[in-house]
This record gives sequence, structure tokens and C-alpha cells, in this order.
Amino acid sequence: MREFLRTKGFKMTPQRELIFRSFFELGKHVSVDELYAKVRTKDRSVGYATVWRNLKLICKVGLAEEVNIGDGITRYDRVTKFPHGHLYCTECKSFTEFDARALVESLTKVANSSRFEPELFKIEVLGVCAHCSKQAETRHRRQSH
Amino acid sequence: MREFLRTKGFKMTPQRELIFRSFFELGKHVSVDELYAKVRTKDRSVGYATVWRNLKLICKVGLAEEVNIGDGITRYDRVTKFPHGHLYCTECKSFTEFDARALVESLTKVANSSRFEPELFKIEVLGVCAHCSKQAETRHRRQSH
DNA sequence: CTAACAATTGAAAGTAGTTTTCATTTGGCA
DNA sequence: TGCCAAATGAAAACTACTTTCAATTGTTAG
Repeated sequence: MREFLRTKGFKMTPQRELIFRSFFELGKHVSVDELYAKVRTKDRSVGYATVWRNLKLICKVGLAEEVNIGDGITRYDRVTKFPHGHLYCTECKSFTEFDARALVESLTKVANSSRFEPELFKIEVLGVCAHCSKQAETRHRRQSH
Repeated sequence: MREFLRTKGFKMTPQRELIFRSFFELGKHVSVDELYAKVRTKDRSVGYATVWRNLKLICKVGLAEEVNIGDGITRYDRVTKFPHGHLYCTECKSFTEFDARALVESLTKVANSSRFEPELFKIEVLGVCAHCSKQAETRHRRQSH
């Protein structure tokens, strides 16, 4: 990692090491606040701006991407081997990933047909996950008796 | 329109009428600022909050949806007969819509296979449009001579 | 090994878009 | 026509994000 960053002209620091490590431990759909909290459990002296800047850096070197589901919070998602989309549950705020290779292929065709050069694909489905919709059903049943 | 809102428990006012009309005239991917500007050309006395609240209302009654491409600006997009996705050019900030019926169908299958109940589909492709990539090519050619 | 210097850091302030508050006005119904 | 909940405009508040700045620290050239 140190070497990887060096070749891109960045230095390794103790803070950066901790932040990178923590990010990859959390791994998925992490907000700045969440990562900041995690980092602070290990080192109370690390600043918020440093965590933020390093998340941006992780994106810049191509290891993560921003995810925006429209609640005003930017999340950072590790770049995976294959492109993926998200099922986002608006009840429990959980993310489920799904393979988006086929969809990205379709989208590339759509884009190409307008000579649009795609760089980034965002495929998000908002709704209610199995667990939450089951809960809602149970609640509903209780009320109607 | 007045009738439509009345049945949902909302009043019609001159400001609301103007804001709704202006929104549907602009129609696509409108930010609060853009709509506010448009409204103000017709009536300088309308407040920003009123425009914002009415955009939210247009969404609430199901005539528009929020679009978030990750630049920190919420845009409001008229709900169309068929679901559509966006090609967003990061150079000229323009949107192009495309029919997303087939994609939504695929996504619904994906969601169903996890017993996830989809409510909203966001399909956005970020990249460079034909016009801008042509410009870039021309610039590049000039530089290399 | 060390000096030089650009990159990095933490705290604090700044920014921008969004949302709420509050006093006042107004539309729609009895 | 009068009532009252809904709507409005201005301003303030809020929130997440971003920049500034002085101090510190990795890395590299000598």
C-alpha cells in the first residue's frame, strides 16, 4: 500500500494507514462520520478533515467510489471486481449489493447509441427489504385484530 | 390541477399556480435555484422557501421525483409515462434521458429474488456526451501539432 | 545521515444547499 | 361572511461538506 501510494506521489503516514485500514475493514457504504467514529476508537487524535481527505484520496486512487442515494449523505464504497448496484432499504437503511455486469452492458449499449462515453454507472433501487416488509406486515396484522 | 390538489387536502394559491406552471414548463432536471429564478421573472415577490416547499409538494403528490447525480444539487424531474434513466455529461452538465423499461424489469427481478420490494429506481450514467468528447478530441489534436 | 521541502495534519472557520421557524396572510368550507 | 387550517416570505438554523492556515512529518537528493 505504501509503495502503491508512493508511485502515485502520496506519502504514507500513521493516520493514513489507520484510516485506510479502517475503511477496508468496514468496507461497504461507509459515511465520513462512520469511518471517523471507527478511526477514533483507535486513535482519538485523528481529525475529521483528515478522515474526509483520505476517503477522497481512496477514491482518487481508484479504490472506492462515492455512493449517493439521495438522503444527503455521501457514502464511500469499495470498488469491487465486478460492477454492482444497490438495493437500499429505506426502513432499516441497509444496503444489499447485486451483480450489475449485465445491466452495465445494456447501459453501455444505450450510451454508445448516443455516442455518449460512459465513465461511471449508478444503479440504485430504493425500497423495503424482506426483513422490514415482513415486520410491517406483522404490525399491520396485529392492528387489524 | 386545483381539483387534483383539493382532493389531496392542499389549497391552490397564486404562488403555487405559478410555481407548478413554471416547473412543468421547464420540465426536466430542475434545481430549486433554477425554478426560483424562473418564477421570479414572473413574480418578484415569491420567496425561495415557497418554491422549495412546492417542489417537495409536487414530489409528494407523485408528479416529480428527486434526481441526485452526486454534485450536491438536488434536481426535480417530472415523472414520465415510462421509467427513464439519465446520461449525465460531467463536462457540459447536460442530461439525456433514455427509456429504462427493460432495465427496470431486470432490476425488479433482481429485487424480487431477494424478496426486496422496490419503490424507486435510479439509473444514472455519468460520462461525456458526444458533443463534449468531440470538442476534447479537437483540442487534443490542436495541442499535439 | 541530514537538510530541504512538499505533502500531510488538526482545528477552526467557511460554504452551500436544504430545512425550519414564526408572524402574517389567505383559500375554502360551514 | 367568518372561521381556521394551510400557505407564504423572510430570516435564521441546520447539516454535510470543504477550505484555510500554521505546524508537523515523510521522502528524497546530496
